[in-house]
Amino acid sequence: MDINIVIKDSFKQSDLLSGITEEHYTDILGAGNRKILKSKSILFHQGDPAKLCYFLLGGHVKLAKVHELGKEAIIRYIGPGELIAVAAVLKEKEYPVSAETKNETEIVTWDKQTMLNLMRKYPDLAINMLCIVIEHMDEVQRRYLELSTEHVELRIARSLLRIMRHAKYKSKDEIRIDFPISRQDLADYTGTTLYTVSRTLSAWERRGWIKSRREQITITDVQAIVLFAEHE
Amino acid sequence: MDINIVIKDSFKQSDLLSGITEEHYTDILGAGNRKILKSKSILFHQGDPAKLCYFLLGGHVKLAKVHELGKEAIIRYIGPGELIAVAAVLKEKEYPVSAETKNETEIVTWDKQTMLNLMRKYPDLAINMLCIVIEHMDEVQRRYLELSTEHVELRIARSLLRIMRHAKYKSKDEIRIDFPISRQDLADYTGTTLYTVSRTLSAWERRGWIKSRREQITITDVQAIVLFAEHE
DNA sequence: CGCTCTATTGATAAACCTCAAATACAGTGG
DNA sequence: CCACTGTATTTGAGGTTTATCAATAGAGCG
Repeated sequence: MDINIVIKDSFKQSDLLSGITEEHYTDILGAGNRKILKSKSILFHQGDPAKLCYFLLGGHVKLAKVHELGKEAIIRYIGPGELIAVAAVLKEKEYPVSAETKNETEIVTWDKQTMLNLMRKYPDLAINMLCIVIEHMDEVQRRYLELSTEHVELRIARSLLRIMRHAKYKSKDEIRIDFPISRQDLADYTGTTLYTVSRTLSAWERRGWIKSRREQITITDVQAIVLFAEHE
Repeated sequence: MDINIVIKDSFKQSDLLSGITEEHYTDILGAGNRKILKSKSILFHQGDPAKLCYFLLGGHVKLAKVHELGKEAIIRYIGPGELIAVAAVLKEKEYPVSAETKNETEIVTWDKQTMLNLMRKYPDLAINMLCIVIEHMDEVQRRYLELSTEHVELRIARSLLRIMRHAKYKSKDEIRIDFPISRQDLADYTGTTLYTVSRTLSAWERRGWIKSRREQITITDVQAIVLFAEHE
């Protein structure tokens, strides 16, 4: 069962099922619907009534909070083994953000009732979920602090490292970000404009810190960027 | 029992105990330690190992994430009926933020074990907590978006309204913020400098939107500020 | 090979921060 | 009750960062 190995790894990575036995994986996942989505599919729009929550088996999803026409802030990139929108579903609220795939993406979905049943059957689920939400909370807060105190270049560096940590494809010394990401994406993630991102990345490319193609970024000198991010 | 009325109201306000009967209030609060703290007391520093979580009976607390020397971002102001730091305590992590009283403040504290016992005894506690955390998550995300897309004046307006909603003392048409708040505080909350806040508030005072004394702000024309915040 | 979308780069402008100095305010102790 | 001291606040001038606008180049796709 190839899939189950993936699943198990995903779960472990996400801490969602820590403390839950292996045989229950199948039960939990089996209770949901499995689907495959193409790149640039919309899982849900900000403001839609929250019906389903999503678990990623593979691929990447962009979670963004949208403002007036065009402007948006990317809250987080979601990778395999991560769960989206439990919160909203349980509270029967509207989705507070929009979610869009960046890749071909395989997902499992549950509706509220199923999720509640699962949580009752496996009580650790709720506690684990709480922990995950808290982890995310901490990250958003940290980013909030950075956004309000640090200059753009530094923020771009940190953003790159953060995204890298979530979605890296490592080979030799290079680390490639594992899904298509445009200048605009990075700008929305960092809280700046695509122009500034472009200028900054160009400079870094000249220094040999990164390589970039259209919608693709490869970090060639992590050390340099980390130093830059830490020291100044 | 005067205190119990306060407690009950606080809990209701916070949604922490929705679905839990009145007689349990006393049990839950009784399991913790009650204390009264003076203004400017530190509940905990960012980075300290999280030992206790706190529930406010009265007063106000500033939750801030601190950066290098002096710079900080205020995450939230906490009022009566709100809970702080459950997350960190349960996960046995370090506090991700600092907490400082702005007022004389009455609190109840629990340690991890007690909190866990309470959660096992009253299972709705965990779910309610999840909901509260989620609520906060949503607010931080919204503020993150604002910080990355909106200009300072607008952000100051929104900040004022947001703080007002949490800590208002209403009389006739005026609304006074219920605890001492400096320009620097508002700047840290908004992600700007005290100078810019000062200039902005001065302008608004000239227009008759607010009145201000040292560390005190009174909103005299809510309507105007709401319009300003919504329209542009 | 044209069409569309993304990225680059320069010039300009605006928003906002920084620094400096003056003023107001509250509490303290004589 | 008043001078004194330590903060908080105001305001101006100048500078920096970063956004905006505009124009061009490049990449991928049919």
